[in-house]
Amino acid sequence: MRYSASAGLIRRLNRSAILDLVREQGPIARSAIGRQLNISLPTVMRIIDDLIEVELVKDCGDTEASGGRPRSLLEFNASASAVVGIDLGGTKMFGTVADLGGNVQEEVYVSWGEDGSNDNLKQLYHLIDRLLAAPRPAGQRIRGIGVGAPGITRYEEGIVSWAPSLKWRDLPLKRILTERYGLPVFVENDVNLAALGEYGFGTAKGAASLVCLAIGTGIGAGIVIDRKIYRGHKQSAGEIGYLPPDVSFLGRHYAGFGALESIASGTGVARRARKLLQELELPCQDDLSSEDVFNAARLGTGWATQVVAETVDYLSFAVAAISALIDPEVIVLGGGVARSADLLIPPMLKRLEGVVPSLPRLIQSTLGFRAAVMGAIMMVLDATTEHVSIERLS
Amino acid sequence: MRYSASAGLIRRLNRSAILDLVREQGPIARSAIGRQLNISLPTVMRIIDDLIEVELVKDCGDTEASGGRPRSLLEFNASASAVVGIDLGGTKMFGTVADLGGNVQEEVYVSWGEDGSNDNLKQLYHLIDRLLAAPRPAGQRIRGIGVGAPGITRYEEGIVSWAPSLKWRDLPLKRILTERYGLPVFVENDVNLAALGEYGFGTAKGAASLVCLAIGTGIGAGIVIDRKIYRGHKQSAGEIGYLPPDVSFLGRHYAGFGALESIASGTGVARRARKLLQELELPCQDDLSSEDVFNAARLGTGWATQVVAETVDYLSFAVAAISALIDPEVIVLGGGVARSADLLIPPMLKRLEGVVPSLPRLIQSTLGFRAAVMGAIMMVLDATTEHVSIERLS
DNA sequence: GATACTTACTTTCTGAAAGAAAGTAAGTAC
DNA sequence: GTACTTACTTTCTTTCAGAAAGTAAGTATC
Repeated sequence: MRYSASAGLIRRLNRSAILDLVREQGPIARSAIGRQLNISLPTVMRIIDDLIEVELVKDCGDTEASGGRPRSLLEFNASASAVVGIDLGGTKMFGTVADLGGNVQEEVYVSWGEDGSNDNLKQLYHLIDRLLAAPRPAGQRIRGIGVGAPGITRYEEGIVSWAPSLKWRDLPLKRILTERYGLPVFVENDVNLAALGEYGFGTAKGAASLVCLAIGTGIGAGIVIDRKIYRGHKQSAGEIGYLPPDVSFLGRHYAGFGALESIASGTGVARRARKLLQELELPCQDDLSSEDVFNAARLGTGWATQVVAETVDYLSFAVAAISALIDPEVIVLGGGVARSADLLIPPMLKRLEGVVPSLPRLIQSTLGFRAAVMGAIMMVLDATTEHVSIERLS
Repeated sequence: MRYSASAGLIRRLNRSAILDLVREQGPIARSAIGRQLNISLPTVMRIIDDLIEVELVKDCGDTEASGGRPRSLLEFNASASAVVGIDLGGTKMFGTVADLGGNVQEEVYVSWGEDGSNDNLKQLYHLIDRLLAAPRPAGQRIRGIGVGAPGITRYEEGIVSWAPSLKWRDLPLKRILTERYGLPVFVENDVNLAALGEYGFGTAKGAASLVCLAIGTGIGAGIVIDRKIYRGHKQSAGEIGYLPPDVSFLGRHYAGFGALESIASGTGVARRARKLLQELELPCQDDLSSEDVFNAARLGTGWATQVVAETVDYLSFAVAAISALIDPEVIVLGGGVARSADLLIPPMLKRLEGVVPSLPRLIQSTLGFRAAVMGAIMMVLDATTEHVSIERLS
């Protein structure tokens, strides 16, 4: 898209840059902001006044001696407003109310159908109602609702195009929730949202580029480049679950579930384990989970070790593909399976050494199942502050 | 990187947008520019005056009746300046002088060592000298030199970090050539440059996102997103030659030549063909090339058909990886092997159907071996006009 | 062929923002 | 207590974009 610009843009540009700086490096003095961003002090002043007015920044009272007049320090006013973050999963819904600093104030976890209903939307209303009913610090307002949905979403329009597990197709979720709650609503793919959460609040906070490899029921990757979610031309960038693990997987149709994820996701790990147990004629529970497999491997159980070794191979393969094609600064392992990252990352690094020209930092998510709701905070913050940045000065 | 902005930026932003529009859609009237870009007419006027002054745009004299005062039409002044484009390959050097519209005025093709020298830099000087000595239309000036190098480059610094085939390591090519020729010089990876060429002058001109899969001596992918080369964190995005074709390729070291490219590049195709011929105990020339293999396959020769079918598999695999991870609008097949795209694309599409959630348009390069020098034009144009765009209005 | 209408520029003036420069505040060093 | 240093503040200028009104140069209609 080609955009033109007029005076207002430049203000938004500087406002965005200053807000980011205060958020990431605060407490910080006006003079330091000007120096770091190369913005004149009068401009910093005007923008800070504005940001204080809208309660995004506050004077934290402290000062810092510097041989002259002490600097008065400013910090991000995280607690002045909150975001409702919703992570819709295949089997459950998870929602939080958290302030802009990522401090969770209320947290609700519900399995689909727990209330006996099978109307997904109604259950979602109920979840949001509960979250909004929770007590909040005096004067704190809700900035908006951010929803992560498992499937293909269109951010601009706020539509869930296709979410098989919820049986939603072309659902205008943004419009529906905005009408019901009178709050700004933003809808994004769950894995993209998790990646944004990792960018904003995870160990890889502020990475120039980051891929969040989420391994749970399926496998997906969320891509954040230059602080922005990269969605691809048809909203399907990062659909690494569909990567064929080798050429023999070509020439077939994968509907709803991709080639790689049928093997290396949590579901895939469990399935492979059950199959191996049968082959070995060992007893096997019907509801054996990937977690069980990793636990067994931790105890050194032979069959489990073998399944984990294969999983390491397939995940290494995924990481190699991400590195070779996207070359991000960091790859974060998230999703349920990442809880066993201690069993995965060291052998993966070994398998990957020398395979790709540059291997990114590979780390385990510290946000865990909260990654997406943390991403919701970033999303709502950026959208409601009209975050802008410049693309290039080549 | 975080940039701040002041008044001048806004002018550059609008100037870039207007120049792009005139270049892509010209001849076009001032009023139409204003309408399309949402810029007021006075501003369009001022910027157009400026662009005419620096000879980037010209009044093409024509007018168009519209029921009122006829519009006077403007077009990109392609012939007013030229770019020296250099494509350094593993076995040869290719250079052109072309105007900003991509019209080639002089073209030189040299194999390394043709002059008996083995000083690569000296041979490059010689090539550029020859290009600069070629006659040019009166009044046409050279805007700059754009060089594509086979290896890892750092655009900002203009350094070739590592180009094994040229034995260059950390060569400050930009500085060297600027000093020698007194012209602006820009250095980029050859495949990235080819992708930019496809973006600017190929069939996929102006695509929102484009990956150029170059299959020659090796395999590499150049990525252009929103008109900009995507380089990755360590300049190794698109190094798809290192993608392991399956998990059995993990755990080994690939120095200088990746796993996939050892099989599916031009070199790889020839090697596989020779091996198969030996196995079949058929006669085999030592210098059998991939081109020979494709020609044999065209005649229906059994062994060649088999080698091509395998190649289709591996390239489909590469395309699947690109689609699943990057989801570009278009994938362009380039490099020497793409001359045989007619044998490759239809079966690849068949192999890929249903494998990835969204398959991009897959086309053959029409620029062929000129893609990189065309990219040099775009690179020099963008750099010397200080092209800027806005990243996001989320 | 004169009048009305339409569209495309042009000119003039206003307003938004950033920045330079000079002024003021509030400390430390001696 | 004086000099110096650093951090804001105020005032004024410059750079741009855009609104509005004016002019140019056609077509449509009678």
